[in-house]
Amino acid sequence: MNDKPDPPTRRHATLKDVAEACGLSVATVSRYLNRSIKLPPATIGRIDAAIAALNYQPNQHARSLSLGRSETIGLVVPDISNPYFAHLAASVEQAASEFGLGLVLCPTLSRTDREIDYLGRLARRHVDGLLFATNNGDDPALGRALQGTSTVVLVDDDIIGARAPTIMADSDQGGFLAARHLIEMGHRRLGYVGGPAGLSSSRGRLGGFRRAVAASERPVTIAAEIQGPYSSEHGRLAAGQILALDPVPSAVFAASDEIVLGLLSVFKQRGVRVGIDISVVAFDDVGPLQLFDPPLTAIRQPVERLGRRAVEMVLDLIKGEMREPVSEVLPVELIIRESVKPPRS
Amino acid sequence: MNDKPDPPTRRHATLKDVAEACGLSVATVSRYLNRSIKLPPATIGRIDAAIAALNYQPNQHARSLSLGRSETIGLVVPDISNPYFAHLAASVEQAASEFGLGLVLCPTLSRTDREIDYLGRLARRHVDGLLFATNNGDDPALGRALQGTSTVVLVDDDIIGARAPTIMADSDQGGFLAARHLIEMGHRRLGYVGGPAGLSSSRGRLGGFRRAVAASERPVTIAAEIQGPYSSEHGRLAAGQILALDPVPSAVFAASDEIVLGLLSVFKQRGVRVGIDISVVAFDDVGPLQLFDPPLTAIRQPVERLGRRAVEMVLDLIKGEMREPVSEVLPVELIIRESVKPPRS
DNA sequence: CTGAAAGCGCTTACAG
DNA sequence: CTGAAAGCGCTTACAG
Repeated sequence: MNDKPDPPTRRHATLKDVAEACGLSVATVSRYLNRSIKLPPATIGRIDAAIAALNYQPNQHARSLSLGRSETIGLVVPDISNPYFAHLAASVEQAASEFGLGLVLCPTLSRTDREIDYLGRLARRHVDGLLFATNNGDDPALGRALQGTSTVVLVDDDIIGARAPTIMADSDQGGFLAARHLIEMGHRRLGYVGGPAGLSSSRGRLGGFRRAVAASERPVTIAAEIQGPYSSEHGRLAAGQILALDPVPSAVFAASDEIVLGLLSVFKQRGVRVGIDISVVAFDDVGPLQLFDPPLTAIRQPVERLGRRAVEMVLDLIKGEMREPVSEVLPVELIIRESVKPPRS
Repeated sequence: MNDKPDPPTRRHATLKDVAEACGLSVATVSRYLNRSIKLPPATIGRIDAAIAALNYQPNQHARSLSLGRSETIGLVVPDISNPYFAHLAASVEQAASEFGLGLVLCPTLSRTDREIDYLGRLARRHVDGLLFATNNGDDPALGRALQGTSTVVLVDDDIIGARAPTIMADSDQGGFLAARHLIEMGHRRLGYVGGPAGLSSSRGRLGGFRRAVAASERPVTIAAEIQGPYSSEHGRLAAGQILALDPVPSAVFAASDEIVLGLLSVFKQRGVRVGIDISVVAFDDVGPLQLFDPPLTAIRQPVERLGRRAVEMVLDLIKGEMREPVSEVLPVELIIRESVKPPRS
């Protein structure tokens, strides 16, 4: 009888332990685990028993080192506490886990240096691919850093100078639907509060907005086009400018949830009643906009589909199945609630 | 002259390449990179130049395998698209990156099997430690799975049967402050809509709530104690039950942001005016509660501090500096806005 | 101070 | 079909 206890310091069973326990070589066990081999049922039973008995867990680092890949992707986002990116992260995670991919989150605080750092992480093979959402798409340094990469897909916005596949919502159509809705409801003097002038998502929303105004049979004017960061602070500032206009526009479009939050907080504090004194259309529609005062009409981004499709695209890239970078655009939707009413007077 | 081009297939420079390029051994370069050596300035210059020229990036998998640790921690959460956990993730990420730790996100959809899976990831040394937030703390299987682990800190809620350090908000105090505020505002008939009966966070909130009621000099009754998941769906169901009461309580406390969202949507659709027909206090205060109709009075959780402290604790654990599992409680705060008014009549 | 060498735990081409 | 062995790219105790 062999009563020698296992050395108590051994923390984790290795493949070697499993192989010894069932009288096989590590090669065979490894092949079995990677399904690249057929074994008699009896052997399978022995291996499974040994794995269970030793509570064997493969060491991912060893595996990744040997394989040269990690079966993990990264999601680069400006700020995970922003509901839009939080929802994007949730949908990406869901899709990634269905494909057996791990996900690591890479929040950048919108700092280009951190964004470039994460590209380095890709180079270091920490991850096999990157889903890249940024608000710095107009920074040439970022575009340059993207040049050398091959498994990056751009999500939600473009980066100038980057030749990478992209997946985004139809910003142009979103801007168009927003303006058309406002015009149909009788508004003739509109305010536009958008994102950064250099961003393609922002340009798209403004372009669509103008397009609907130009297409209107009635004379419609855009009383203000205020661009800035996709932030509530920018929304607050813009609200002040909008309210200082004479006359004040009867309706405003805010190009993101964050912006509309800022807008609303100033309106509220100044006693400007949404839907009565001023109509509002928002963009994104990931927050609880239906619970606001009044429930907010908004252009909804297809966040779920965006995340899933991004994962599929990066997988194609990793597998080398995408020859030329493709660019996909997903439709948006106008959700009518109660923040747009015909103008007074 | 040596004009031989580099083999074009070589994808990444390794430590060996760097060492060769500057006429040193890999050992020396490695030591330099890990700051465990002092080198003459000239040598440092040579190494740095070679690293830059070759664009050398250390391979993390090799490093982790060799070191036996990954300098990465995991954050296990039920749902990253829930603003509470999204904010928690943001604060954890911030703190982790300050300590030079990577963060991987582990969303569980509240499924115990996935939670246990992530514990396995820890065992596989994929991460050095885990920050664990769960709504399944009453599941004995989870408690059992936690037994074998040594570098897990429980965040935001307890797990029965687990002997792990914990960091949470003061739920009891939160429930107490909520009820006391309601009582001070003149309410005598209260509704309580809480989380799962088995969870310590939930029990704490209810306990504090009852304690304030018991401490009241005036007779106060809790007309309903409705427990269920921390979800908006549960909030919607509970709203129906609350409104079916006769008489309807003049005020209700909702033990999470999600629950209050559900409550509000039913109130809105039934024409029950918050602050007029019924007063409301929420819990968490991470969403844009100040923009709701009316702005919501709430107990605010110290999410930032929670995240940071959790990271510090797991680091202590990893470094072996925590002998006995400690348990910390962070204070909450009552944020008075406009959803609590004296009862009518 | 510096380097040659072993070792971390896998995978897989190569040989029997 | 199966195994011995090389290799992935690091770190570090050990020797000079």
